[in-house]
Amino acid sequence: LQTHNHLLDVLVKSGDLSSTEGVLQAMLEEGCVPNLVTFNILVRGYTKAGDLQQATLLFHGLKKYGLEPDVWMLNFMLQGFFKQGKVADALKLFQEVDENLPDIFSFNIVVNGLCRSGKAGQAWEVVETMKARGLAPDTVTYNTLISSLYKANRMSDARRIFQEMSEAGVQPDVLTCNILVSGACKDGNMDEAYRIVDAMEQQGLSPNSVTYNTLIDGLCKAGRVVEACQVASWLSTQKDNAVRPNVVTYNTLVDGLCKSRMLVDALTLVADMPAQKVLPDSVTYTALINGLCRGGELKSALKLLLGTLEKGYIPDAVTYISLVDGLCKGGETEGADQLVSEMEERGHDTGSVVLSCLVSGYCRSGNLVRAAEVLSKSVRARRCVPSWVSCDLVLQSMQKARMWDEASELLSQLVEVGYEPP
RNA sequence: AGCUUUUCCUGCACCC
Repeated sequence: LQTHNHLLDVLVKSGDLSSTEGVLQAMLEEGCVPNLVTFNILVRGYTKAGDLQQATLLFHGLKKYGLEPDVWMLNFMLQGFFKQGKVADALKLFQEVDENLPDIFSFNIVVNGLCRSGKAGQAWEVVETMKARGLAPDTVTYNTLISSLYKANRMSDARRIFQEMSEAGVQPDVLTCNILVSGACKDGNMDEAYRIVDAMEQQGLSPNSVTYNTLIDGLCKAGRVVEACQVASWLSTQKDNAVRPNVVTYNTLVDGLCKSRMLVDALTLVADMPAQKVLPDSVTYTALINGLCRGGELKSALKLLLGTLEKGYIPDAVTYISLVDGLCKGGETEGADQLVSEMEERGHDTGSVVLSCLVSGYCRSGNLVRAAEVLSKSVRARRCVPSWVSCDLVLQSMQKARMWDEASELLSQLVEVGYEPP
């Protein structure tokens, strides 16, 4: 049984759900009765793949095997719902189950899910519930809450909760400190960020690469790119692999250099990556492509993408979008159109982001007919719901150009998909 | 009993 469970876990972790059915069959044929762990592994697999229907079926189908869902399965389901943005489903399940079932993990998942979907108020209610049930918020709970407050720019609230955490005797860990560092950076307080890193070292909470990457990103965003590079080169003198520069470190610097218009340095840095045994990934390429486009080097950006394709690299949607946007902004709307077709051929979703790039590109170049065409084509194909902002843009541009008939025709199409004119 | 679950860092349009 353990062997089979382990096998299933490996399959699920490698994303190979289709093979799990065979393993399950084999188990049954061998007279090996699946237990809760078996089903938990499967449910986790389905939730990770976004197939919540299948997961729900398993969840409710357990009774056939004389089993009841346990906390583990509840937690997988909750996490799955939240990851898919199905907050209501998650909450429904959470309220349905026996009051004694949820554990600290369940609560932390719910708190995190609510925070991430912008429902901070409800998250706090859940924290109160957990306290009422005798479960004290732990380090993970506080890390979640503090991080979400910082992300919402609620700096003083974040500091207050950190204070509360200390008063409650809950020990901060490295993650807590990393969150505090990123908060200080976001607040523009780099001195404080440095102080926290120093304090970590003194308290035996060794900063890791996330800590330093956060600091480096903060420096870049504060316009202190040179200093950021200095921190990174100091890191590369370290023996400890836990702090040596990794791909995120490089990506952070590449983006920082690009945004500070230090394109040559960015390109040099990327060229040096393989020698440092760190390989560029799609984030690296996207940052560079954006930098090149903003610097008016459309040709080089396009070349870069083609070069990665030749190396067998498969660009992700964000990389494509960046180039599409760059081409649009540079007036190369035909090239952008072509690239979008290529994205489609490669099976990428060309969603509302691509659409708004194209639409604003065409509006900018005065080709309103084409802008409306692209917009209505994708609405009719129900490919995606366009962002209302780009709808406003086209309609307003059309009105300015006195294209009343075209505007009203487009408007009626957009209204059907839920658009409300301003 | 054991095996499976939660929180931290980097890239994209429009809006701000």
